[in-house]
Amino acid sequence: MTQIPLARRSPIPPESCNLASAIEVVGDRWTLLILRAALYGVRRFDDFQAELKCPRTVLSGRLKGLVDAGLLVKRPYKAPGKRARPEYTLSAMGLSLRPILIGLTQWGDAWLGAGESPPISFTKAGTKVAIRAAFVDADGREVRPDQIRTVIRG
Amino acid sequence: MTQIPLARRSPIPPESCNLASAIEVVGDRWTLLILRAALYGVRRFDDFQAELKCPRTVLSGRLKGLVDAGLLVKRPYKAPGKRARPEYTLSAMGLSLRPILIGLTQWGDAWLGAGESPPISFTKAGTKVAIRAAFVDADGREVRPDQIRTVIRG
DNA sequence: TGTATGGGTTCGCTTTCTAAATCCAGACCT
DNA sequence: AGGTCTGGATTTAGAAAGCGAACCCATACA
Repeated sequence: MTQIPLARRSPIPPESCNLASAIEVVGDRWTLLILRAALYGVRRFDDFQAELKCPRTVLSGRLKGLVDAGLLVKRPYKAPGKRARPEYTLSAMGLSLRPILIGLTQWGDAWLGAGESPPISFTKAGTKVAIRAAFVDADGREVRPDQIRTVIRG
Repeated sequence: MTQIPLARRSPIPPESCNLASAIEVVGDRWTLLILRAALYGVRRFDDFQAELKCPRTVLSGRLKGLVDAGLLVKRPYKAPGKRARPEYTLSAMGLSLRPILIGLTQWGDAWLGAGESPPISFTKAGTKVAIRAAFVDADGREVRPDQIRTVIRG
Protein backbone atom coordinates (compact mmCIF):
# COMPACT_ATOMS: atom_id res chain seq x y z
CA MET A 1 0.00 0.00 0.00
CA THR A 2 1.90 2.95 -1.38
CA GLN A 3 1.47 6.22 0.48
CA ILE A 4 0.38 9.09 -1.70
CA PRO A 5 2.79 12.03 -1.37
CA LEU A 6 1.44 15.05 0.47
CA ALA A 7 -0.07 17.76 -1.73
CA ARG A 8 -1.67 21.05 -0.84
CA ARG A 9 -3.76 21.03 -3.99
CA SER A 10 -4.81 18.65 -6.73
CA PRO A 11 -2.75 18.94 -9.91
CA ILE A 12 -5.90 19.95 -11.78
CA PRO A 13 -8.43 22.19 -10.04
CA PRO A 14 -11.87 20.63 -9.76
CA GLU A 15 -13.43 23.25 -12.04
CA SER A 16 -11.49 22.07 -15.07
CA CYS A 17 -11.38 18.38 -14.27
CA ASN A 18 -13.54 15.92 -16.10
CA LEU A 19 -13.75 13.78 -12.99
CA ALA A 20 -15.34 16.67 -11.19
CA SER A 21 -17.68 17.20 -14.14
CA ALA A 22 -18.60 13.54 -14.06
CA ILE A 23 -19.30 13.83 -10.36
CA GLU A 24 -21.66 16.73 -11.07
CA VAL A 25 -23.60 14.48 -13.41
CA VAL A 26 -23.68 11.16 -11.55
CA GLY A 27 -22.45 11.98 -8.04
CA ASP A 28 -25.79 11.70 -6.37
CA ARG A 29 -27.40 8.91 -4.41
CA TRP A 30 -30.69 8.74 -6.31
CA THR A 31 -29.03 9.25 -9.66
CA LEU A 32 -26.69 6.34 -9.06
CA LEU A 33 -29.52 4.13 -7.83
CA ILE A 34 -31.53 4.98 -10.94
CA LEU A 35 -28.58 4.05 -13.14
CA ARG A 36 -28.13 0.82 -11.22
CA ALA A 37 -31.75 -0.12 -11.83
CA ALA A 38 -31.54 0.97 -15.48
CA LEU A 39 -28.51 -1.27 -16.00
CA TYR A 40 -30.62 -4.17 -14.75
CA GLY A 41 -33.35 -3.35 -17.26
CA VAL A 42 -35.78 -1.18 -15.33
CA ARG A 43 -37.30 1.39 -17.68
CA ARG A 44 -40.62 2.66 -16.36
CA PHE A 45 -41.48 5.37 -13.91
CA ASP A 46 -43.47 3.24 -11.52
CA ASP A 47 -40.95 0.43 -11.62
CA PHE A 48 -38.18 2.82 -10.68
CA GLN A 49 -40.37 4.20 -7.94
CA ALA A 50 -41.27 0.79 -6.54
CA GLU A 51 -37.63 -0.21 -6.54
CA LEU A 52 -36.11 2.95 -5.10
CA LYS A 53 -38.94 3.98 -2.77
CA CYS A 54 -38.02 7.60 -3.36
CA PRO A 55 -40.47 10.50 -3.61
CA ARG A 56 -41.98 10.73 -7.04
CA THR A 57 -40.95 14.36 -7.27
CA VAL A 58 -37.32 13.39 -6.78
CA LEU A 59 -37.61 10.58 -9.29
CA SER A 60 -39.16 12.71 -12.01
CA GLY A 61 -36.53 15.39 -11.41
CA ARG A 62 -33.64 12.95 -11.60
CA LEU A 63 -35.00 11.25 -14.70
CA LYS A 64 -35.33 14.63 -16.36
CA GLY A 65 -31.77 15.49 -15.37
CA LEU A 66 -30.41 12.22 -16.72
CA VAL A 67 -32.25 12.74 -20.00
CA ASP A 68 -30.88 16.28 -20.25
CA ALA A 69 -27.38 15.02 -19.51
CA GLY A 70 -27.73 12.43 -22.25
CA LEU A 71 -27.47 9.31 -20.09
CA LEU A 72 -31.07 8.26 -20.57
CA VAL A 73 -33.30 8.39 -23.61
CA LYS A 74 -37.00 9.04 -23.10
CA ARG A 75 -39.32 7.64 -25.70
CA PRO A 76 -42.84 6.29 -25.84
CA TYR A 77 -43.56 2.60 -25.61
CA LYS A 78 -46.90 0.98 -26.11
CA ALA A 79 -48.02 -2.25 -24.52
CA PRO A 80 -50.91 -3.79 -26.48
CA GLY A 81 -54.25 -2.63 -25.12
CA LYS A 82 -52.60 0.15 -23.16
CA ARG A 83 -52.02 3.77 -23.94
CA ALA A 84 -48.56 4.92 -24.96
CA ARG A 85 -46.28 5.86 -22.08
CA PRO A 86 -42.69 7.01 -21.81
CA GLU A 87 -39.87 4.67 -21.00
CA TYR A 88 -36.32 5.55 -20.05
CA THR A 89 -33.51 3.52 -21.54
CA LEU A 90 -29.76 3.97 -21.31
CA SER A 91 -27.98 5.74 -24.14
CA ALA A 92 -24.48 4.67 -25.19
CA MET A 93 -23.24 7.30 -22.75
CA GLY A 94 -25.20 5.73 -19.93
CA LEU A 95 -24.30 2.18 -20.88
CA SER A 96 -20.62 3.04 -20.80
CA LEU A 97 -20.93 3.62 -17.07
CA ARG A 98 -21.49 -0.07 -16.56
CA PRO A 99 -17.83 -0.96 -15.90
CA ILE A 100 -17.71 1.73 -13.25
CA LEU A 101 -20.84 0.50 -11.50
CA ILE A 102 -19.58 -3.08 -11.68
CA GLY A 103 -16.31 -1.90 -10.20
CA LEU A 104 -18.21 -0.19 -7.42
CA THR A 105 -20.24 -3.34 -6.85
CA GLN A 106 -17.06 -5.34 -6.41
CA TRP A 107 -15.63 -2.69 -4.13
CA GLY A 108 -18.78 -3.00 -2.04
CA ASP A 109 -18.52 -6.78 -2.05
CA ALA A 110 -14.95 -6.59 -0.83
CA TRP A 111 -15.35 -3.96 1.86
CA LEU A 112 -18.99 -3.83 2.87
CA GLY A 113 -20.10 -7.37 2.18
CA ALA A 114 -19.97 -8.69 5.75
CA GLY A 115 -17.87 -11.64 4.66
CA GLU A 116 -20.62 -13.28 2.70
CA SER A 117 -20.17 -14.38 -0.85
CA PRO A 118 -21.39 -11.65 -3.18
CA PRO A 119 -25.00 -11.95 -4.38
CA ILE A 120 -23.96 -10.88 -7.89
CA SER A 121 -20.76 -11.79 -9.64
CA PHE A 122 -19.46 -11.34 -13.16
CA THR A 123 -17.83 -13.79 -15.48
CA LYS A 124 -16.45 -13.93 -18.97
CA ALA A 125 -19.00 -15.19 -21.46
CA GLY A 126 -18.82 -18.92 -21.92
CA THR A 127 -16.68 -19.51 -18.85
CA LYS A 128 -17.08 -19.58 -15.12
CA VAL A 129 -14.03 -17.44 -14.53
CA ALA A 130 -14.72 -14.43 -12.37
CA ILE A 131 -13.61 -11.07 -13.67
CA ARG A 132 -12.60 -7.95 -11.82
CA ALA A 133 -12.03 -4.27 -12.47
CA ALA A 134 -8.38 -3.44 -13.19
CA PHE A 135 -6.11 -1.38 -15.42
CA VAL A 136 -4.81 -2.53 -18.73
CA ASP A 137 -2.31 -1.17 -21.23
CA ALA A 138 -2.97 -0.70 -24.91
CA ASP A 139 -2.60 -4.44 -25.51
CA GLY A 140 -5.16 -5.38 -22.89
CA ARG A 141 -2.61 -6.60 -20.36
CA GLU A 142 -3.10 -5.83 -16.72
CA VAL A 143 -1.11 -3.03 -15.11
CA ARG A 144 -0.77 -3.41 -11.35
CA PRO A 145 -1.81 -0.45 -9.19
CA ASP A 146 1.74 0.36 -8.09
CA GLN A 147 2.74 0.63 -11.75
CA ILE A 148 0.33 3.45 -12.48
CA ARG A 149 1.80 6.88 -13.17
CA THR A 150 -0.18 10.06 -13.48
CA VAL A 151 0.65 12.39 -16.35
CA ILE A 152 -0.59 15.96 -16.30
CA ARG A 153 -1.59 17.89 -19.41
CA GLY A 154 -1.88 14.90 -21.61
CA MET B 1 -24.73 -1.47 -28.19
CA THR B 2 -26.80 -4.29 -26.80
CA GLN B 3 -30.21 -3.38 -25.49
CA ILE B 4 -30.79 -4.44 -21.91
CA PRO B 5 -33.90 -6.64 -21.63
CA LEU B 6 -36.86 -5.06 -19.91
CA ALA B 7 -37.18 -5.80 -16.21
CA ARG B 8 -39.74 -4.66 -13.68
CA ARG B 9 -37.24 -4.99 -10.83
CA SER B 10 -33.53 -5.46 -10.31
CA PRO B 11 -32.47 -9.06 -9.68
CA ILE B 12 -31.22 -8.03 -6.25
CA PRO B 13 -33.22 -5.47 -4.28
CA PRO B 14 -31.22 -2.36 -3.40
CA GLU B 15 -31.44 -3.11 0.34
CA SER B 16 -29.32 -6.24 0.04
CA CYS B 17 -27.04 -5.12 -2.77
CA ASN B 18 -23.47 -4.13 -2.08
CA LEU B 19 -23.62 -1.64 -4.92
CA ALA B 20 -26.41 0.14 -3.12
CA SER B 21 -24.41 -0.03 0.10
CA ALA B 22 -21.41 1.42 -1.69
CA ILE B 23 -23.60 4.20 -3.04
CA GLU B 24 -24.70 4.99 0.52
CA VAL B 25 -21.05 5.43 1.47
CA VAL B 26 -19.61 7.28 -1.52
CA GLY B 27 -22.64 8.36 -3.53
CA ASP B 28 -22.43 12.00 -2.67
CA ARG B 29 -20.97 14.95 -4.51
CA TRP B 30 -18.78 16.29 -1.70
CA THR B 31 -17.70 12.84 -0.60
CA LEU B 32 -16.51 11.99 -4.08
CA LEU B 33 -14.72 15.32 -4.45
CA ILE B 34 -12.98 14.74 -1.12
CA LEU B 35 -11.85 11.31 -2.28
CA ARG B 36 -10.62 12.78 -5.54
CA ALA B 37 -8.51 15.31 -3.68
CA ALA B 38 -7.28 12.67 -1.24
CA LEU B 39 -6.14 10.49 -4.12
CA TYR B 40 -4.04 13.40 -5.33
CA GLY B 41 -2.42 13.74 -1.92
CA VAL B 42 -4.49 16.36 -0.15
CA ARG B 43 -4.65 15.56 3.57
CA ARG B 44 -5.43 18.64 5.63
CA PHE B 45 -8.68 20.29 6.51
CA ASP B 46 -7.86 23.71 5.14
CA ASP B 47 -6.38 22.29 1.97
CA PHE B 48 -9.55 20.33 1.31
CA GLN B 49 -11.57 23.43 2.02
CA ALA B 50 -9.51 25.65 -0.29
CA GLU B 51 -9.81 23.09 -3.04
CA LEU B 52 -13.48 22.25 -2.71
CA LYS B 53 -14.82 25.63 -1.62
CA CYS B 54 -17.48 23.82 0.35
CA PRO B 55 -18.90 24.94 3.69
CA ARG B 56 -16.64 23.94 6.54
CA THR B 57 -19.58 22.33 8.30
CA VAL B 58 -20.14 20.06 5.34
CA LEU B 59 -16.45 19.27 5.08
CA SER B 60 -16.06 18.33 8.71
CA GLY B 61 -19.20 16.20 8.52
CA ARG B 62 -18.07 14.38 5.41
CA LEU B 63 -14.57 13.79 6.76
CA LYS B 64 -16.08 12.35 9.91
CA GLY B 65 -18.34 10.13 7.85
CA LEU B 66 -15.46 8.89 5.74
CA VAL B 67 -13.42 8.13 8.83
CA ASP B 68 -16.36 6.26 10.38
CA ALA B 69 -16.85 4.32 7.16
CA GLY B 70 -13.17 3.36 7.18
CA LEU B 71 -12.13 5.11 3.97
CA LEU B 72 -10.01 7.73 5.67
CA VAL B 73 -7.68 7.47 8.63
CA LYS B 74 -7.43 10.46 10.94
CA ARG B 75 -4.18 10.84 12.81
CA PRO B 76 -2.10 13.70 14.11
CA TYR B 77 0.79 15.14 12.18
CA LYS B 78 3.21 17.69 13.44
CA ALA B 79 5.06 20.24 11.35
CA PRO B 80 8.13 21.55 13.21
CA GLY B 81 7.29 24.62 15.25
CA LYS B 82 3.60 23.98 14.89
CA ARG B 83 1.10 22.26 17.11
CA ALA B 84 -0.05 18.78 16.26
CA ARG B 85 -3.04 18.69 13.95
CA PRO B 86 -5.05 15.92 12.36
CA GLU B 87 -4.50 14.78 8.84
CA TYR B 88 -6.73 12.53 6.78
CA THR B 89 -5.13 9.86 4.66
CA LEU B 90 -6.67 7.11 2.64
CA SER B 91 -6.90 3.65 4.16
CA ALA B 92 -6.50 0.57 2.01
CA MET B 93 -10.27 0.66 1.65
CA GLY B 94 -10.14 4.21 0.35
CA LEU B 95 -7.16 3.58 -1.90
CA SER B 96 -8.94 0.70 -3.53
CA LEU B 97 -11.47 3.14 -4.93
CA ARG B 98 -8.78 4.57 -7.18
CA PRO B 99 -9.57 2.40 -10.20
CA ILE B 100 -13.17 3.48 -10.00
CA LEU B 101 -12.34 7.16 -9.85
CA ILE B 102 -9.86 6.80 -12.70
CA GLY B 103 -12.56 5.01 -14.64
CA LEU B 104 -14.94 7.84 -13.93
CA THR B 105 -12.29 10.35 -14.99
CA GLN B 106 -11.91 8.60 -18.30
CA TRP B 107 -15.67 8.41 -18.70
CA GLY B 108 -15.77 12.16 -18.16
CA ASP B 109 -12.95 12.67 -20.66
CA ALA B 110 -14.85 10.66 -23.24
CA TRP B 111 -18.31 12.15 -22.78
CA LEU B 112 -17.95 15.52 -21.11
CA GLY B 113 -14.53 16.59 -22.31
CA ALA B 114 -15.62 18.96 -25.08
CA GLY B 115 -13.31 17.26 -27.55
CA GLU B 116 -10.13 18.44 -25.91
CA SER B 117 -7.33 16.08 -24.98
CA PRO B 118 -7.72 15.04 -21.36
CA PRO B 119 -5.80 17.14 -18.82
CA ILE B 120 -4.77 14.02 -16.89
CA SER B 121 -3.83 10.66 -18.28
CA PHE B 122 -2.34 7.55 -16.78
CA THR B 123 0.54 5.44 -17.98
CA LYS B 124 2.42 2.33 -16.99
CA ALA B 125 5.57 3.11 -15.04
CA GLY B 126 8.61 3.43 -17.25
CA THR B 127 6.63 3.70 -20.45
CA LYS B 128 4.48 6.25 -22.23
CA VAL B 129 1.74 3.76 -22.90
CA ALA B 130 -1.63 5.01 -21.78
CA ILE B 131 -3.66 2.73 -19.56
CA ARG B 132 -7.36 2.56 -18.97
CA ALA B 133 -9.81 1.00 -16.57
CA ALA B 134 -11.14 -2.32 -17.83
CA PHE B 135 -12.08 -5.82 -16.76
CA VAL B 136 -9.67 -8.68 -16.60
CA ASP B 137 -10.01 -12.40 -15.98
CA ALA B 138 -8.03 -14.35 -13.42
CA ASP B 139 -4.94 -14.27 -15.64
CA GLY B 140 -4.98 -10.51 -16.05
CA ARG B 141 -6.26 -10.57 -19.61
CA GLU B 142 -8.83 -8.02 -20.69
CA VAL B 143 -12.47 -9.00 -20.98
CA ARG B 144 -14.41 -6.73 -23.33
CA PRO B 145 -17.67 -5.20 -22.07
CA ASP B 146 -19.85 -7.32 -24.34
CA GLN B 147 -18.22 -10.43 -22.90
CA ILE B 148 -19.35 -9.69 -19.38
CA ARG B 149 -22.03 -11.97 -17.94
CA THR B 150 -23.92 -11.36 -14.75
CA VAL B 151 -24.35 -14.28 -12.38
CA ILE B 152 -26.89 -14.04 -9.58
CA ARG B 153 -26.43 -15.66 -6.18
CA GLY B 154 -22.70 -16.19 -5.93
C1' DT C 1 -70.81 5.83 -17.17
C1' DG C 2 -67.58 4.47 -14.29
C1' DT C 3 -63.25 2.41 -12.79
C1' DA C 4 -58.43 1.13 -13.17
C1' DT C 5 -53.71 2.30 -14.44
C1' DG C 6 -49.36 4.61 -15.36
C1' DG C 7 -47.12 8.82 -15.12
C1' DG C 8 -46.73 12.44 -13.36
C1' DT C 9 -47.59 17.46 -10.38
C1' DT C 10 -49.03 20.12 -6.09
C1' DC C 11 -48.83 20.88 -1.44
C1' DG C 12 -46.92 21.36 3.26
C1' DC C 13 -43.46 19.93 6.34
C1' DT C 14 -38.79 18.45 7.68
C1' DT C 15 -34.09 17.87 6.83
C1' DT C 16 -29.93 19.23 4.82
C1' DC C 17 -26.98 22.74 2.66
C1' DT C 18 -24.75 26.96 2.66
C1' DA C 19 -22.26 31.19 4.11
C1' DA C 20 -20.57 33.91 7.54
C1' DA C 21 -19.23 34.51 12.08
C1' DT C 22 -17.36 32.67 16.04
C1' DC C 23 -14.55 29.58 18.98
C1' DC C 24 -10.46 27.26 20.55
C1' DA C 25 -5.80 25.53 21.51
C1' DG C 26 -1.05 25.84 20.92
C1' DA C 27 3.15 28.31 18.98
C1' DC C 28 5.56 32.32 18.56
C1' DC C 29 6.87 37.13 19.63
C1' DT C 30 7.86 40.89 22.81
C1' DA D 1 2.35 37.44 30.93
C1' DG D 2 -0.20 39.37 27.04
C1' DG D 3 -1.14 39.54 22.21
C1' DT D 4 -1.38 37.53 17.71
C1' DC D 5 -1.43 34.02 14.22
C1' DT D 6 -3.02 29.69 12.40
C1' DG D 7 -5.36 25.41 11.47
C1' DG D 8 -9.34 22.91 12.67
C1' DA D 9 -13.29 23.08 13.68
C1' DT D 10 -18.69 24.45 15.77
C1' DT D 11 -22.73 27.77 15.88
C1' DT D 12 -26.34 30.19 13.71
C1' DA D 13 -29.77 31.59 10.61
C1' DG D 14 -31.71 31.67 6.00
C1' DA D 15 -32.13 28.99 1.41
C1' DA D 16 -32.62 24.84 -0.96
C1' DA D 17 -33.72 20.16 -1.38
C1' DG D 18 -35.87 16.16 0.37
C1' DC D 19 -39.98 13.86 1.78
C1' DG D 20 -44.94 11.64 1.97
C1' DA D 21 -49.44 12.13 0.84
C1' DA D 22 -52.82 13.66 -1.95
C1' DC D 23 -54.32 14.95 -6.21
C1' DC D 24 -54.60 15.26 -11.48
C1' DC D 25 -54.95 13.58 -16.22
C1' DA D 26 -55.44 10.74 -20.21
C1' DT D 27 -56.83 6.42 -21.98
C1' DA D 28 -58.22 1.67 -21.97
C1' DC D 29 -61.72 -1.38 -20.69
C1' DA D 30 -66.17 -3.06 -18.49
